[in-house]
Amino acid sequence: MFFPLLYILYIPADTFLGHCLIVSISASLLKNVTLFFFSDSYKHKDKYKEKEHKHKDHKKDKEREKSKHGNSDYRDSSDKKHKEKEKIKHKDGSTDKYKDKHKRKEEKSLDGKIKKEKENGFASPPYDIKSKKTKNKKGEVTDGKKKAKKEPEEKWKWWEEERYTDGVKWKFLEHKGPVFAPPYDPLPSNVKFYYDGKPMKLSPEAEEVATFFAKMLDHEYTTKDIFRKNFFKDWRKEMTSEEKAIITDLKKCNFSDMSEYFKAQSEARKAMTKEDKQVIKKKKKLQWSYEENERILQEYGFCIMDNHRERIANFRIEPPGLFRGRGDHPKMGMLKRRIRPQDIIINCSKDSKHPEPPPGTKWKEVRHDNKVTWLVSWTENIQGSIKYIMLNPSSRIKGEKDWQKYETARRLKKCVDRIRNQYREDWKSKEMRIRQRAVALYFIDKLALRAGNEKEEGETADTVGCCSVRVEHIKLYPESDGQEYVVEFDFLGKDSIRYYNKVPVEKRVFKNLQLFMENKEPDDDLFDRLNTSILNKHLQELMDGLTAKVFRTYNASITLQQQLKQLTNSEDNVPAKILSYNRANRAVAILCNHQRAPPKTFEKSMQNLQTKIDAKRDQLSDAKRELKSAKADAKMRKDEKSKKAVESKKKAVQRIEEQLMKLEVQATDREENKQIALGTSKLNYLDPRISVAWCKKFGIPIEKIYNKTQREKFAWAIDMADEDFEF
DNA sequence: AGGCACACTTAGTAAACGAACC
DNA sequence: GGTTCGTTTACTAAGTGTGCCT
Repeated sequence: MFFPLLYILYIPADTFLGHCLIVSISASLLKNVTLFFFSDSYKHKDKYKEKEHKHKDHKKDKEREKSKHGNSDYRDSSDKKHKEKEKIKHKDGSTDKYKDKHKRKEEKSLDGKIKKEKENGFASPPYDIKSKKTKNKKGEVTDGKKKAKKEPEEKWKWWEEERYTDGVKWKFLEHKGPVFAPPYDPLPSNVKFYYDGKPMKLSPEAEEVATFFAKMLDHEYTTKDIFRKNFFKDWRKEMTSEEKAIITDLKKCNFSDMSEYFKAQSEARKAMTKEDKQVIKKKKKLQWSYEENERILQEYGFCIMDNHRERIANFRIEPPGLFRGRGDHPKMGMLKRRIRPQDIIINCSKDSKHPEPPPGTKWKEVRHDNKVTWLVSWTENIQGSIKYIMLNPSSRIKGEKDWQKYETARRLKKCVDRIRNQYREDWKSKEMRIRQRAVALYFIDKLALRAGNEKEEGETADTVGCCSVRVEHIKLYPESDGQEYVVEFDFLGKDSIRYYNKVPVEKRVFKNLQLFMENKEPDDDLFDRLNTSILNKHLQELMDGLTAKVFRTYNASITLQQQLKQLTNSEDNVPAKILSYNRANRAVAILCNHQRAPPKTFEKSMQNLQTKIDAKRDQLSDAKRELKSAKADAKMRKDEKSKKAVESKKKAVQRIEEQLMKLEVQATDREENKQIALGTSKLNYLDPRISVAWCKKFGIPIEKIYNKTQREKFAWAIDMADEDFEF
């Protein structure tokens, strides 16, 4: 019911994930066999074969069991690689020899124990401060396409260098500060606001806030009571006393004139950019918005961190507007105020050129804290939380952390059996708190639930995770659909995405749950003796660096690896293999409950595709007929020419068959993906080295799996993983 | 233990882009 | 050349988890 689906099925990821995920791939991948997702009740009885995954200890892994960073995996090979390169070219004048020596040392070192002296600044390819250019500036940023070939050799391989320890994140940091939202541009006088049917000129402050509402008029947000109430309250704060006296009822406000104006404006802008594009093509001269945008990007979109020019993720300050919370958010509609220079804290190194605040203004503070990664921060007024400007995922600082995350998950792989045995023992504990902890951990492991921190009531939407699940969120069925001990989950998780699952559990778990629910009200916590901090403290004792979220990473990645192993058929052609990949990815997305709203044009686009398929079918039968007659013809005439004709017709048939299959695969893939989002798991949960290894093993170009941005983010993995990589 | 501040990762959606198509 | 449609990128909300203080 959650996912109406086609095809596919499910296999056990492992004994634990078994019920959740399973794909049984029919050999007849393309035969329109319709299978189903039972996402709401992963109930295909355990008809899957119990496959346990072998935890073969990899030689490679062994060595670093202890290393917290554990990132020396590929150290050997990359070292070798690196050395070779050194011989060939050493254009960047970096401290490679130095590096190599130290690297070896690091291999044995425990993270954080040995202070390494990375002389930042000597890494390859360094940023030339004087000329303000990086070698690859153009290639990276402006027109990547044409110079794509040049790029690779220019890219900085931070993963071949030392890491900082002791919490130091950088030694040198210089940037230009944030880009502020453009100032409010008042409406032309012909665009009117009406109150109670009468035109009314608003003060600029009140008018600006009114435009925020007008711009959202088409959105259903503006029909919601809470949204309207919050908006109106905050709007009135911006009004002059005269305005306040007049405007007392939101219902009497008419924003439609304003709304129309903005619609027209955005239309005009669209048309405009198109024209611009043409102009650009013709004159080879960039214009206005493009050029301006590019200029701002070049100036503000990068920083220099330790002698490398790195891309910033979000260098524009969030513009003012109305807060759009997700789900049933008590604060939706509140005014998100404009951020000014005096709200901004700048973080950079002492010896850098500090960013200048706009003329006539001052920063709130300039600090030099190299134990954090952010460049700019401010406090937002809705929740009072801090917002940051940080680096792009392709940056060294983000990449290292990402890599480290997967290494932690791989360490969990080595001790997950022990931990599972442990929590199963704990189900029997005399102590309630321990049993609760053990059951919660079981859910986190088996169902990939999030930890579930407590939230302040009334401040945010009512959503829960594992530790904060309430009695009302689960139902117990001693028997259901022929299975014993079934638990039904139904709650709103992160982003108010519904989690619905009906799953059989072990008897002990079931009995414990019954006990936990005894004498409780629906809105009581299921695990009243547990919270995330207790749980994480316990996990920390089980394994260094272990927290609840590591289980999600681990289970996601191990599932991908297993699914790929099972689904990939080396005989398949490239599109079919990619379908297999997407299915493996999909299994993970379902496990992690990554959903999306079905695209608005979904039905139509499916239809279009079907039309194409039909057309292709017709084309195929035509081609076959032609082939037949050509054959007959050749049989009669027996001359060279007619033989050739047969050959070419044969080829045509083949080609069309291939095209048809490709289309069918596409259709299947799309249908299965209707409301499942693959991106989140791909970007955040799946060790990219698994995908890279798979691509290498089956000769799939990496571009088919990762787009440009993703390749940038995962450059480290693409560079270091070979086809034998094992998670 | 509990509360809070802070830093950083993970998340879905909307806007922008660009390739395929007419 | 203009339009359509799928993909990519931008945006920013909503989580997790740590460390400090009481």
